[in-house]
Amino acid sequence: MQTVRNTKEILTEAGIEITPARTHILSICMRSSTPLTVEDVAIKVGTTAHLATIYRTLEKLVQAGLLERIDFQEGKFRYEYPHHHHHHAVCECCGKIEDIEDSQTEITSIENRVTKESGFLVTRHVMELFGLCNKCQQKGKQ
Amino acid sequence: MQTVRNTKEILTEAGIEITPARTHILSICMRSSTPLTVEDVAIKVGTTAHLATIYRTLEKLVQAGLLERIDFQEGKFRYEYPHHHHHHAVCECCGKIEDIEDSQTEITSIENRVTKESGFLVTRHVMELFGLCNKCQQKGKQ
DNA sequence: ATCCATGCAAATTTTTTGCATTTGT
DNA sequence: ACAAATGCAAAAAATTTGCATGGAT
Repeated sequence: MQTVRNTKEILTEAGIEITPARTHILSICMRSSTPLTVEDVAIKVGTTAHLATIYRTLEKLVQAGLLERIDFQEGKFRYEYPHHHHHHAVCECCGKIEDIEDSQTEITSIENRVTKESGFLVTRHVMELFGLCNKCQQKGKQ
Repeated sequence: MQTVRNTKEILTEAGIEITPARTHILSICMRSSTPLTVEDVAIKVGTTAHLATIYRTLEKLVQAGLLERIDFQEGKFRYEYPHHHHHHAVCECCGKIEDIEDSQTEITSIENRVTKESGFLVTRHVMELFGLCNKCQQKGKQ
């Protein structure tokens, strides 16, 4: 599949070694429509790679800027390939995760204000929305 | 001190039992200017309360709406008494945490857009900024 | 008196690390 | 060949849980 070919190019461009574990794990993350936990990845990887390797590989890919480590306040991390920068809306009822387009206008406005006020230089931000998805709101009304 | 008196009223208003551990831990969080880790709290609590009790108490206080559990991607949680809703700017160099006033305008604008587009009802949000504080930027220039 | 909170110990979950071996370039 | 990645096992760190006891209303 095309993803696999791409992963090697991507790893090369990022300047890190190409290994089966890396192409495999990167590919898994690239094809997932939701951010994955380490356990999610481990299940998809199967016996191909050891759990410790999965941790080290994910960490390496984050350092290389190929994955983002995000947190939904679950007590563990999730990893996501940033096809494009965006945010998430997490349903606190069913756990569904919806992608939210990044609000350049609003966030940039906030970042600029922070820099102006305290001199803090913002290099990245995290924004997660929590609430109820459409379906769960309907359920509640019954 | 006044905080102690207040904590009892606050616990009563929240409808949960008043206990030494709760007043103590709530008081600690109320007086801290930065969000505390469980370990931070444990150190301040000393031998007064068991570690398991601290976990249970913090969880209880969050459920009661008296504390907020926040996450700076450190692999553990921090707890904060929300004197008022605000955000944080975390320096990735020295770890300093600055408070950022909540940007009602911008965030509300984002939340409204999300609700309009996908019907997701936002009940709360998390936004953390990461980057370099003023001091660390100076260091870098040397 | 009754229900809830706490202490204690133990277990679970998540993540990290040392070291020998294998693999990529 | 040499540096870096992996497997394995073991440990560390963070959090949770069962159960008996103590405390709050």
